[in-house]
Amino acid sequence: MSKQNSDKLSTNSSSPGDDEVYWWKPLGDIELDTRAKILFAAYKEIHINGFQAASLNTILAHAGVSKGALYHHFPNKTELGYAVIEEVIADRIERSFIEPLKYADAPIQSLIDLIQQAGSSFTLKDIQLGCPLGNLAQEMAPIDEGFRIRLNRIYGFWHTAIEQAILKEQQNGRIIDGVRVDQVAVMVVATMEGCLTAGMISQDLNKLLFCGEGLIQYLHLIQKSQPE
Amino acid sequence: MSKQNSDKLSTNSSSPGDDEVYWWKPLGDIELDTRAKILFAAYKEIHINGFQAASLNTILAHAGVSKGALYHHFPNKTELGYAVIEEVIADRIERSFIEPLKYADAPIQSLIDLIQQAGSSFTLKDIQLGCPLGNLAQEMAPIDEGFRIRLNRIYGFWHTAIEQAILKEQQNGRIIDGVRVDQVAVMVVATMEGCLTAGMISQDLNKLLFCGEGLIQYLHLIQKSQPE
DNA sequence: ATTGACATACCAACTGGTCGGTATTATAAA
DNA sequence: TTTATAATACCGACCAGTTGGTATGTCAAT
Repeated sequence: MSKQNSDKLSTNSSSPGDDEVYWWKPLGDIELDTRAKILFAAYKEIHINGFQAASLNTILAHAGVSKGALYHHFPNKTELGYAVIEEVIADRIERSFIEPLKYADAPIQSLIDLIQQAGSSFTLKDIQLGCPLGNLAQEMAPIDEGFRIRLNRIYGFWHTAIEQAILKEQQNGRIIDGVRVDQVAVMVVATMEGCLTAGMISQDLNKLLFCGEGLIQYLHLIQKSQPE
Repeated sequence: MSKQNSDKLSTNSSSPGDDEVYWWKPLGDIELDTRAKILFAAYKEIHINGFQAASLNTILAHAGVSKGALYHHFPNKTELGYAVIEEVIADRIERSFIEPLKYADAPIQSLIDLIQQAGSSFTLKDIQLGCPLGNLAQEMAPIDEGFRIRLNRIYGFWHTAIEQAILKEQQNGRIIDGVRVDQVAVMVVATMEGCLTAGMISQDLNKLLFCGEGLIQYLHLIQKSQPE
């Protein structure tokens, strides 16, 4: 199976925009510098194979740079992994799930929109690899404290963003009694990632949508007298 | 870090009941046969390091058998992984989360008990490794169809078990309108696993408990006129 | 002349997997 | 009951390939 994978990856790296459409592309046509190329290729490899199974040679081949370049910019594989978390993954979570919530007038509705939009815009290929954050967390948190801390930091940002959103609604008296905002925040993130896993494992977008609707229903239920 | 790990594992395998208390032990003092020894050691290694990073040599050393024994019982590493799913993981999920729900009179309350009990009985060490099912799903579903199918089958059983539980309550008129039982089932499983991840990544049992309480609250909310 | 930014060749360690051989057990003929 | 045969269970040295990592060299810019 690793052969299968390497086949998929090692298509001549000189043809940049071929059929690998499901991969996140750097915005615009900016020519990335060497460091960014490595970082991005590493992000992809790690997202597909996980950190431990990610091959430096594959990353290098895909980035189109040499091993010397890698070890010029990063002291070792682990630090490369850390950099991917801090510079690539954190940025993506921030942009996709935190920023949109920050200055919303109707935070919960924004959150629901976010979930709905994410759910409906996903294609099968999108969900096949799962969440980069969640995957890495599962794999690396138990065996490397450096990974755990960095990943936990991102979760922290995500939690507080949602917590603030719910809190704002609560302060406006739109939340039923007996609801702890921090509790809701943790659960919402947990459920979102769980939904992705459900979609991924079943390769069924409906499962993902189901799950998302369940979460949205919950968000409706904790609001006062909201019509379905 | 792989050294760190191998250190943890390669304590002389001749001392069976030492400080590795957080590992699931075979029931009673039954002497396992070779195949079972391998299967169990593989389960542990995979749970800690994931499948791809799991070393056969480590598994063998820990099981106290030779490589010949392994390849006598299993054709290759992949098939060993399949066997771990079908014979170890499936069994554990079945026993822990499906069986207790099957003939309950008050299914939702049983479900809530299950969640509460799981949440409160866990120690930090328990959650450090995350869910064996979820971890494997994240890692292997995208890159090996055999894994995906087998893992998805287990999720299927889990989902229907919960679905049946909610359905029974619905038929007794105890569920509010606008609730789809299949939807709830998928979401509950997703959230449970997400909660575990939240606890694992933060190494904070409170996060796990928070998350669980959120889920329980949801289960209360979809029931008719339930206090709290 | 020195430094930064790479490239190339190479290394020991480890990977999953194979293979010839052996001890143990089951079967069955004498 | 003893003995011959065959199958199973298991061992451990060995293999080719890959891993992360390093040492040395090149070359343009300062």
